[in-house]
Amino acid sequence: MIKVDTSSFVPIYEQIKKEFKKEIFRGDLKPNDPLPSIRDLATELLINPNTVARAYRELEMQGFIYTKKGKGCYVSDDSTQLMTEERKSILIQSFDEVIEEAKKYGLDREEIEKIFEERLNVPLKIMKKGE
Amino acid sequence: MIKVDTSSFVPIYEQIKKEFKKEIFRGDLKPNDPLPSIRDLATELLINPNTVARAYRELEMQGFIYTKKGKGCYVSDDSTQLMTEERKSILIQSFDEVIEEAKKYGLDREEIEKIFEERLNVPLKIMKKGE
DNA sequence: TAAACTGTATTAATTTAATAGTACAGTAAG
DNA sequence: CTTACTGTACTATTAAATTAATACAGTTTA
Repeated sequence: MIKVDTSSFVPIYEQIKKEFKKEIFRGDLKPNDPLPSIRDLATELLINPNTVARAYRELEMQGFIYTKKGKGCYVSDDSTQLMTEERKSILIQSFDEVIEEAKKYGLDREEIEKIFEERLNVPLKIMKKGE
Repeated sequence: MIKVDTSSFVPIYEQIKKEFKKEIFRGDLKPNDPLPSIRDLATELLINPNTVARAYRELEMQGFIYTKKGKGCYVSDDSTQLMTEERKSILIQSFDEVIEEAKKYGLDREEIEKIFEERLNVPLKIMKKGE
């Protein structure tokens, strides 16, 4: 289930794009699976349909989904391949950012490893299917 | 040297605040050290003085710096203590976010460790429970 | 005192994300 | 055909970050 954080600096449409890319990569969304309708998702997230429409429009421009006018939006056939290429760069960038941040705070490699292992061993929020 | 990313979704004044907090924690800025003048920093970063002024204003409200009108802004005496309290929560949050993101992409614990080591560019011996 | 710095304050304009409302066109089922 | 869905398009508006241009007050130095 898609979630957005309205208090984040990251625009909602960007959060929606990212959430669907994750679902596609995980396989929760497979090629030709339908996405929730723009109006349904907007209602569910308590946001404006225009915001969802923008996310879908940009996902289509990037090739992850395709649209059947009057029917809905669907995961494209080559979405998985696109994700394989994109995932690594996304994750690498995220990891690099946090490592860079830790270094800027004056931590050395060992301290960074220590805090990372510490956080990795903390059970995060358990996400169940369909949540 | 302070850097900002104008293409980031994070507001510039927030980036400036974070950069100075890092410098304070690292010790590059010590209590009673002067910060660059609002106009100087704005010129250097090619941004508006108002944006720098907002960052300084909020840093002062948080107690990290103090202001001498007509003279400049300076690192406060208890800034280091404030940072010690704040640093850990900031870093923990960053690490938790990237770990959660990786999990959402379907990576398990070992895969996350692998990519983290790779980015940290340091061989890391993985100790498993009971080993 | 005058000049050149400091931070502060204020008002206006711009940009972008997001909301709100409406209308239009394609699809499917009654 | 009618109804109820789909996505699309467009205009207007709000909110927030940012820019821009002043003006004011305190400090320092020549």
